[in-house]
Amino acid sequence: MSGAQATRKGETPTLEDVARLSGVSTATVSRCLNTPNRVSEATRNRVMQAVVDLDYSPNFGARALAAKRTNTIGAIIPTMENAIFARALQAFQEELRQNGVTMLVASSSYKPELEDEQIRTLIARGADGLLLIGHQRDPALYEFLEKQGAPALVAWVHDPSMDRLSIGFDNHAAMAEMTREVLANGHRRLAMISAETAHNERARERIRGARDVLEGAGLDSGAMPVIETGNRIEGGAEAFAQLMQANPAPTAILCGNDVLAFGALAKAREMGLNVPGDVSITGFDDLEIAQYTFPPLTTVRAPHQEMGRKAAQMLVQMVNGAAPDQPDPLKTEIQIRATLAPPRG
Amino acid sequence: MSGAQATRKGETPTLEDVARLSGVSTATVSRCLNTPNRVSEATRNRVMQAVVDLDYSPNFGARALAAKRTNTIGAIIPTMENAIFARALQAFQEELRQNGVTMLVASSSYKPELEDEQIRTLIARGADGLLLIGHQRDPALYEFLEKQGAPALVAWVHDPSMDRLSIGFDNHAAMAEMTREVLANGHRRLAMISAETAHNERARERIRGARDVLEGAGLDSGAMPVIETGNRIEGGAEAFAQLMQANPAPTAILCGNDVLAFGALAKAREMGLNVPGDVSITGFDDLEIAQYTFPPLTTVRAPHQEMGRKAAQMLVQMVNGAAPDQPDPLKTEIQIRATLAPPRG
DNA sequence: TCCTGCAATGCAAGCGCTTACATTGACCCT
DNA sequence: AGGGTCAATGTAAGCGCTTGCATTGCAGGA
Repeated sequence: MSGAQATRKGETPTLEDVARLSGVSTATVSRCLNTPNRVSEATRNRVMQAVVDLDYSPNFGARALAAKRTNTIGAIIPTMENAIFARALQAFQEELRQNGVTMLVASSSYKPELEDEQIRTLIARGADGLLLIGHQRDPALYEFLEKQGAPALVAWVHDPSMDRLSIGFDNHAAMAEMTREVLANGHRRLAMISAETAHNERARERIRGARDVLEGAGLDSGAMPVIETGNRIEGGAEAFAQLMQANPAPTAILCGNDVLAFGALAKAREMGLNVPGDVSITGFDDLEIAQYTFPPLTTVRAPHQEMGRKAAQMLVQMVNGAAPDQPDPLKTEIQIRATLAPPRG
Repeated sequence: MSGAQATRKGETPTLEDVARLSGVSTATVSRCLNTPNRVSEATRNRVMQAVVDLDYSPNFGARALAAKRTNTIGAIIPTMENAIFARALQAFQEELRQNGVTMLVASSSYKPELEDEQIRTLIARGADGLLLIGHQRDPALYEFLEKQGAPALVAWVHDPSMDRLSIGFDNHAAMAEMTREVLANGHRRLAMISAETAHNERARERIRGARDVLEGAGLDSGAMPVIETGNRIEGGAEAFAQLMQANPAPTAILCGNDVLAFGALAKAREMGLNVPGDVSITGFDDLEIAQYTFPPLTTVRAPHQEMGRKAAQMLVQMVNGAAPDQPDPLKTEIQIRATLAPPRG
């Protein structure tokens, strides 16, 4: 407080330096930065010039401490490694950015304990709110978030029976629709490759969607084998090989997502099986790649980007104290391409 | 400061609450949390119990303000949408986490202005250090970072001629090696599909690597057509179609990355061209998918995960004031699979 | 016994910002 | 001219934590 010089050399400038250089109080500088319209234009210009001259950038910690918010929102996704979440995350990030908020990301590798830790870490790091995938987690976590006053939004699901806010689509209905399509093609021996269901309600819902349709059609849903595997191409490939060993082999394989379907497709080719001639394969997600496989993949289009964008908008409202309405479920749509056709004979 | 109660209801507990409950000063509580071995065991236990009882979690802003560091590191990547960066990012995040630091992510969509903004934003958000992709950017940004005292590490490149610290591989050498391999197969009419080079030295280096080898072999490198396109499967597909219109058509297409190669492969099939019979195709990156294309893609394996992990380690050292040595370039390795074979005839 | 050294702890000064409240003064009415 | 209004600005009190320095008390040495 002693020096009269504009800026102490070698240290990053503070609000006070800007104030001194532009001849106003720190309060005015702060207002220029946060509520510019509460400052006269002349003053504002002078201050902004000083900001530029000093290359001033506000201290985050001080700001967070004083304002009690960080303009930061966290997202915890199962993995960054495949495009399933990446696409939504990218949209989420872009939308947040437009609203002046920064994204903190962590991935849980589908492990609940890790997710637990990540949630606490992100909150401790000052996230104003959190984006989570799926409802299912220890209730203590929700209590923790509530206690911290950090709003959380759940994505990737739409389940009207939960009262927690969520943005997503109806996994059950989407897979049911695809299953109906498969049955309409005349298939009766189905099998399914699913992501691991242990902590993953989306995967479970998709399986349930398929089963419900089979039963509705008078088929024995218990007769549909389901193999669970990690969300990797290789997992899909191995599961496919295993499923096709059955005798009689299934004529159609429903995959819980495109990554798995891609593996199945590759394996079919390797096994010399023609798709869809010998066996039909369907996916879920409609990643960019789905149109470029051979043959192009029949799949369910999931509105990832819309979901990411909408999630950002809702979360921004939520951290601002608003309570958005529970949105309508996002629409999924079957993309008919070439891996689904009536069974031979 | 007036209340004598242990905690004011409904508000998140502070260090002071913990201190009061455990009968010590705030300084001691702080030490328990940050330098536990400077506190006697009895005291520490008592304090820790209070922390648990109150479910205390330190205020991030206050901590950052007082300690002048956030234990947060930012990463700015061109895009999250494809697996190229996702894989490295995932490894980066995991390694950071092990070191108790959190990751802030932003993506620039390959746009320098956006990247500029993101860099400033992340720094303003308190990132202690930054991971950047490639050296090329406005020098003013480097000055800015220096002034802010925020170390930056550049990844995805290894260029001994730059003195800035970087962790990566030699893009030029890697593509040169692949090109040699292609020539060794007997190809003489090559073409290339590249990512956009405007702000992307990696892409330029890869092109240069190919050209240098052609010239070294006495071929006219100017005769190798190069099409630049966005990093999307579709871009690769379109570029391929265009390249194959030449007469005579190239017998081998080098792709700047696997995403592009995947598009080329799909297009070849669509055009009824046999790979590698009619035309050879090579990729770069060795994404998981490369082994599952048909035929499996011959590509350059880039050590993404190792790079991400190493980057995290170096950056942690850097924000701790250490100056790690410029590491050796990471090794790339050609993965010979099935899309490269001698040309017909 | 007195002194020294050291481990354990407390005291209190910030860290850089936001914001409630106070102050100033220009402008417009009556 | 006096008074009221309101926009613009200043004053200063924190926000919750870390940390340099001061204090305390006990063990061990002379």
